[in-house]
Parts: sequence; structure tokens; C-alpha cells
Amino acid sequence: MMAEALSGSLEDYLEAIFFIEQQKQAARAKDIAQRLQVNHSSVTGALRTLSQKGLINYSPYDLITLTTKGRNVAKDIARRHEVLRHFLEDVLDVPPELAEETACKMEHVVRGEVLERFVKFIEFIEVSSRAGAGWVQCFHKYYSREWDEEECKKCLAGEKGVKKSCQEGSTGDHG
Amino acid sequence: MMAEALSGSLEDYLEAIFFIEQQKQAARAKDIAQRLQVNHSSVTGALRTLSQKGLINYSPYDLITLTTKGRNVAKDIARRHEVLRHFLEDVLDVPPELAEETACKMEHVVRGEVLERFVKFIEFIEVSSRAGAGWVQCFHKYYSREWDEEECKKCLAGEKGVKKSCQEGSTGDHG
DNA sequence: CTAAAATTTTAGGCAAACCTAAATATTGGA
DNA sequence: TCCAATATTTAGGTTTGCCTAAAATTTTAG
Repeated sequence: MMAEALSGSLEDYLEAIFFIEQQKQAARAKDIAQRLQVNHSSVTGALRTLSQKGLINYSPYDLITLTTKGRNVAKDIARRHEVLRHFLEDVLDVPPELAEETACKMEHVVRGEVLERFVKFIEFIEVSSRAGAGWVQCFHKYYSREWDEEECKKCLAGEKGVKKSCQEGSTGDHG
Repeated sequence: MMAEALSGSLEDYLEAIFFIEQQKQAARAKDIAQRLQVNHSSVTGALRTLSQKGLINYSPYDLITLTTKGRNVAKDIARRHEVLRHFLEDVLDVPPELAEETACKMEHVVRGEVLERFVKFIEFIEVSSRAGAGWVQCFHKYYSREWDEEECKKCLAGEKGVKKSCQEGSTGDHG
């Protein structure tokens, strides 16, 4: 009963349709081709396959919409993408464009149990930060070489005087 | 001069040869096929390609060794693999086999700048832990639902009394 | 040394994804 | 309405990476 896994490529098509559907009523081949930077004729083939798998409503020259099943699968893909992008960009402080690009590839290989670990990990970091450690900011300082081990050990251990220096100027000017 | 990127598949072959070379003097097609779970005839094709690219010493029926260039590339792949495996297994606490399997796929999409962020991030976590927070252990508690937000906020903020409870029984019995 | 066993390569195929070029269908404006 | 512009599909081809089966080579054991 469990549908067999989609290829990375088909996941990309489905995800693209999902986002285009959110902006317009329905997707058209042109939009998909543009978004994925592939030839129009490549789209046709992918649409046929997705249609066969019951993930989209499609017939030649027709508008393209997701089926209920397709929308669920697409949502899952989009969630993976978003979780990974968020981790890369806001925890590892990878520059936005690179984070986006990397998440795009990771989303096809990180699933299920591993993805949920990422989710919990991000949650945890956010709670930790709320707890007062300014933890992520400290990391951003760390790799950007503004790190003073003694000072930050204290910071991480919760001493008030130094904590501030780890929390200000956070978003990482890594140049 | 910069060699064009290898496909994920070819990276797998190169990495396999690297590990087999460490165990024996040289690799043979049989070993590679077994390690990668592919047919012998698939190996032949990959060897030809890697040879053409100057990454391995190879001629039909001969033993297989890495060239200097090939060894450098292979080391880089192996490093990516190891960094990611380490992160998944020891930070996210993903079960070893799944961590291994996932790292195997991630290694082909996480490179350069992003990989170095992972490296720094792991370093940072280790320093943080040394600083006394038992940070990773706290995370393992967190997702395994033994988490008490109030208690652990204090823990992360460095209060001595509660810190201990976050640090004991660490390695995550997440069942 | 030689025949059987093991190993490796070749030959031929298949499927996924992509491409270009050439139809075909749809749509909007005169 | 009908033509031109736009959009889409079909036809045919390439590359990558895998497979099976058969041939070729090397190794090993008697």
C-alpha cells in the first residue's frame, strides 16, 4: 500500500507544482520549466509519470493541479526542505542562497527519522537560547574567529557579565 | 584546471577503492562490487571512467590503485562522510546504521563551505560541553521526552544543582 | 602443465532524465 | 473568424548507471 519512493527529480517537480499552485490557481508546464530550469519537453514526461502515480491531475494541454495524495506528498517534501534550509541558514549560518541550494539537494536524502531529529534539534537550540545562553550567536562568533575561549566558556556557563558580548552582533558577518 | 565534479556514483567507487586500499595492498573489482553491492560488470565501467579522469591506475585485469590525485579526492570524500556521520550519530543521536546510510547520501550533496560549517559546529558543541553544560546530552534527553523544560532551562543556564540530571544517562535510549 | 575455478571484461539491454527540433494545440488580437 | 504568437507535446537522441549472459583472462590445484 505504501507508495514507492519518488526519485529526487520527481520530488522536485511535485514540490514546484505545490509552490506554483499556492501562487496561482493551477500550474502550467511553462511555470514548472522555468522554476526548475529544464526544457519544456522534460516537464511533459515528468507530468505523465506523476499523473500515472496518482499525484497530479493532468491530461495533455490541460492545467495541472495536485491530487489530495499528491498534495500530502508535496507538503512533506516542502517541510523537509524548510527544516533543512532553516537549520543550514539559521543554525549553521550558511549564506541564504547556498543554504537554499543545499537544502534542495539534502531534502531528497534526509527523511523520516533523521529529519525528525533535525526538527527536535532546532527546537532544542531555540529553547536553549531562550534559556539565556545566546547559544547560536555564540556559535556564529566561534567560527567567525571572534571567539575567545575563556570568555565564551563563561558565557556558556551562564555568567551575566560576559553573556552580553556573545549575544550582540549576531547574524554573522562572515567575510 | 579544476577537475569537474564527480557524480555521486563515481565518488562512491573512489571512496570504496580508498578503503579497500587501506585494508589490502590494492583493490580488485570483486571487492568493489561486493562493497557497493553492484554487479561486477558495473565496476568495470566505473573503473574505466575513473582511470580516464586520472584518479586511479588501472588497465584491464590489473590491480587497482589510486593515483596521488585520486587519493586526495578520495580523502576529501571520506572526510565529508566522516564529518556527517559523526554529526548525525553523536550530535543528533541517529542510530549508527541509519547515520551511516544517511551520511553516505549526504556526502554527495554537502561540500565545501557547508561542510566546514558542520565541522566548526561540531567543534563548538564539543567546546560548549567541555565548558560544563553537557549540552549534547541535554539534547538527547530533550527529544527522548525525558525533558522538563523548567529544569533544563536552569541546567542550560548553568545552575549547579540541576545540571547533573541533564548530564547523566546520556547516550539516548530513545524507544 | 593443464583443466577447473574464479575473476574480469564485453556485448547487448533497460530506465531515468535530460536535450533539440519539429509538430500540434491553444489563445488572444485584428 | 482567422492568423500569429504562445504553449505544449512528440520524435528522436544522449548520457549515466545499472543489469544479465556470455566470452575472455587469470589463478589455482592436482
